[in-house]
Amino acid sequence: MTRPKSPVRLDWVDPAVCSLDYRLKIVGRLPFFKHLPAEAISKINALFHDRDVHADERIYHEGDDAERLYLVAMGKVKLVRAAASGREVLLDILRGGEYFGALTIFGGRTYAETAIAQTDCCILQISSADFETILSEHPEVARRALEVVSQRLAESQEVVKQLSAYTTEQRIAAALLRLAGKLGETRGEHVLIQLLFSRQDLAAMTGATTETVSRVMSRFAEDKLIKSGRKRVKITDAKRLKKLAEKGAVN
Amino acid sequence: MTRPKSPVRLDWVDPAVCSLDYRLKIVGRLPFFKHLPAEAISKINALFHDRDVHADERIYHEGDDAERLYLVAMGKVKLVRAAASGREVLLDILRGGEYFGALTIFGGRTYAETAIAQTDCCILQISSADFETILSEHPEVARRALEVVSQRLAESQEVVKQLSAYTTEQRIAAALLRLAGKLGETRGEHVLIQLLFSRQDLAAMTGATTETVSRVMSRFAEDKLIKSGRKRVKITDAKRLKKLAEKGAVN
DNA sequence: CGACTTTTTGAGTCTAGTCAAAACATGTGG
DNA sequence: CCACATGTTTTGACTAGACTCAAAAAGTCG
Repeated sequence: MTRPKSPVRLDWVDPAVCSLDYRLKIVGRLPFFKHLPAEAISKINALFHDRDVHADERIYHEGDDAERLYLVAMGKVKLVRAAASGREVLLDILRGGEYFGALTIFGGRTYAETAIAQTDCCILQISSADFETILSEHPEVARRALEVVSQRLAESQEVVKQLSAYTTEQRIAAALLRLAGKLGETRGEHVLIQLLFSRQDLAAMTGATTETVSRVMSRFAEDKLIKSGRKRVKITDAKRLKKLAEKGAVN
Repeated sequence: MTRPKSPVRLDWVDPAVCSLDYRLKIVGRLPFFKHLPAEAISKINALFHDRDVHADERIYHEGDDAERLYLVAMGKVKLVRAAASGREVLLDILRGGEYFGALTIFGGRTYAETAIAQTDCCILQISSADFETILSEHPEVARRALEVVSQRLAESQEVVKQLSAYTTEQRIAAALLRLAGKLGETRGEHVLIQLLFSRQDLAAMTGATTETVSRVMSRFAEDKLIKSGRKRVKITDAKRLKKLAEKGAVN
């Protein structure tokens, strides 16, 4: 079994520090707001409250009244839905700058998913009412939000396609590539995924079991597509992995 | 085998007629615009072009340049994505009043899915540029759109959950209930789904094969949950079907 | 070093897929 | 109105991929 002797250093995990100055900077860089003048941003900034959450802490639970919109300032947040069977489905992993929570305010009145901190993180929260005020004062924000949500919808539909039409092996390969695209850090030829995530998490992303994920990943490692250890993965041959994800075979 | 002798009359299928007056009425009732004053609506109406499409005609193809936004005026439109394997995944079936096409303009520059007329229909189309004009002049429209897209995202995520965590039987039951909710017509105790759709379509919605769908539906019919014939389905016991969809068993 | 969690491996089972063919429905033109 | 051509649905036999349960192995941390 190919296993790296020296685990990749993981001290790059974002510290959950969120000073006031820093916050202003972060809000100003958010996709929703970055086009706005500095003055507007500082006014908007005042409407947000920051909050540190520890890894594994639950931010809100599906079914709770959807009263706030959240933005990830630092760290990673995962969105999950629980199935009746007890199985947990991992819908998305968000990094700094992404929103979650009550954009559904308008439509649904409760959260449709559960948000959990995947790492220690700092999040910004705002009441639905205050966010509506921002939308009224800065109509462009709604348009940016529209882009972001549309994008996310397209991604979700891609996952639907994957789950409907591809083998577990392909889905796992695709999930690794997706994570690498979003959270990957290039290291020479390789791409290290900057996130601590277990076989369990990957199983919840791909609709498979931990055992199957483990078996498939061992196979990937044998084929020199990835190197992996406890809670971390490095992609060593993205090209062939991609081919496998799409065509179902390495050749 | 329980099979209805007299197939349900299907002459209720919308005629693809779309007069000018009628169009104004339709545009004014669309979720995007219905809150606007009559004057604004008539101006907006002028920016749309109507187009009749026949059943099975392709409106646009995934990968084409995303240059237009569409609204369904009459009839039903289905959105599909093709997998590399040749398998086709049915993402959604849209009815009158729903949008499709380039809300993704901003993000992606090509359509992520293929749109096909499921029945004869009349659709309204507008260029991205013109729609942007509307957004600028009527900022509320962006907010309505935000609701609509968020809602659709939540639904897509629900499908992801289904595909990840439920059996084919449960997914088929859920798909039938979803269709009934959206396109169903109550007939006494029963709900008739007002749409011609094959086992094939249902398979493409649930990530199953036509054969499996057929077997499962035969079982449903035996258990007196549904009655079905060629391209049509009537739900005769929604309550038990729902229980089955959620818990995996009728009891 | 233990205690704990995560990952791996193994053996047996079952769900849903594949391939092939029959049954059925629907519409057409003779 | 019947016989045929076409598309849809059903059924059957077989297979394989992924799940389950159980237990061992490997990391991690105090």
